Amino acid sequence: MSSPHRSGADRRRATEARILGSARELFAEKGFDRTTIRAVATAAGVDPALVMQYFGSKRELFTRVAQTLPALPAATGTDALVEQLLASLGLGLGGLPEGALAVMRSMLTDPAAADQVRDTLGRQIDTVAAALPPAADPELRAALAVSTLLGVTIGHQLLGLPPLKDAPADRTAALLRPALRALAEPRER
Amino acid sequence: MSSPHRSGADRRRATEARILGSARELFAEKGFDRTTIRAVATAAGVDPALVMQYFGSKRELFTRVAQTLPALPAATGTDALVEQLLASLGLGLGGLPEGALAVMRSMLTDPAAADQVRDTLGRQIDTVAAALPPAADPELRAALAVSTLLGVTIGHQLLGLPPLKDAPADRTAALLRPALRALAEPRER
DNA sequence: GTCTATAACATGATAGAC
DNA sequence: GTCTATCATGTTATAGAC
Repeated sequence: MSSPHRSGADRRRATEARILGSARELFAEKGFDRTTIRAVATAAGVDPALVMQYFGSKRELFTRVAQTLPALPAATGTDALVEQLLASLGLGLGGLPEGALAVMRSMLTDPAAADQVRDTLGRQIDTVAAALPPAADPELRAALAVSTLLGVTIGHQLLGLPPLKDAPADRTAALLRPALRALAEPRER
Repeated sequence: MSSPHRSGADRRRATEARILGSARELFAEKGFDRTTIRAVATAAGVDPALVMQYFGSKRELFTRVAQTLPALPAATGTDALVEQLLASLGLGLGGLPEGALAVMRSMLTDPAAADQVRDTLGRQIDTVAAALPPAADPELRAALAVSTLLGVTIGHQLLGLPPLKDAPADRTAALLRPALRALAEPRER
């Protein structure tokens, strides 16, 4: 813009973005512990010290990369709610941002990531519970619905379970729909 | 028994068992990477070198601790199958052996643990798919059922999601039953 | 047989030359 | 501003004293 020599700040922002990209990829693939500053730097084609210079610490770099899982907007009515849940699963089946994958990958071994996931899923559960038709134990129902989607997302994206990995997303959604409806509806059998 | 001096071999087996116990606990709580031989030794009240002497390497110690998740026996008929699945979840809600928790805790960041889980869940999926009433995509249905239980187990045991953590196991099972039936039955809605 | 001492290595972080 | 060199630490694993 008005800067006398544009290459300075522009270059900085460009390499910073390149570092963030490599970090996203590695954190998502290997988790927090097994991702090293050195590996990030090599992947980005820069010096390890530069990564520290830019982001201060490995933890801060992870924080910059970590994105909260997309929150579901409130929906009213069982049908709309179930479709909302399935849509959010659609994200979990390929469209999930890499930053969210990084947090999920690390959530079982890194307490900070676990806190973030607990927080995000807790919010989702509250949202779903509030949108559920009146019945016993709405929070527990909501928690089970969210946990179901969590399990499917893990099986698909993080573990690569054979039958899930290759199934088309709309087929998965179609099979899951009645199960989510059963969780949402009061009837028990 | 017929050993001339019993304190030798007996003591060895006793401390070996104590080390295995501490290792189980720590691996289950912190995962493979964050569990150190030193911490295991301290918890067991022995010298770190002794742990190496007995088990050879950290990986071998983990292998000794790691137990495959309990496999479900084959069941025929939707009802029996669903009850079987719920029973295996009952395990996932408190009765899971610590060795299985250790593998699950590490499965997202340690490739060896991931392989073991993929293998075990793959077998479970095949078993369930074979027991399912004839319908389209039995493997995918089975994979979704198993992933659901996986998600609930993770939410309960590994993440400690507030509403799941405190819910009584039979209540959880009752709410989950219709959802699993919906996955098992051919009808889509 | 058990443990002290240490080797051999990788990591996150820092200081200072260019 | 960028990178070379290094520090301090923590890890698994080993060798040798007691």
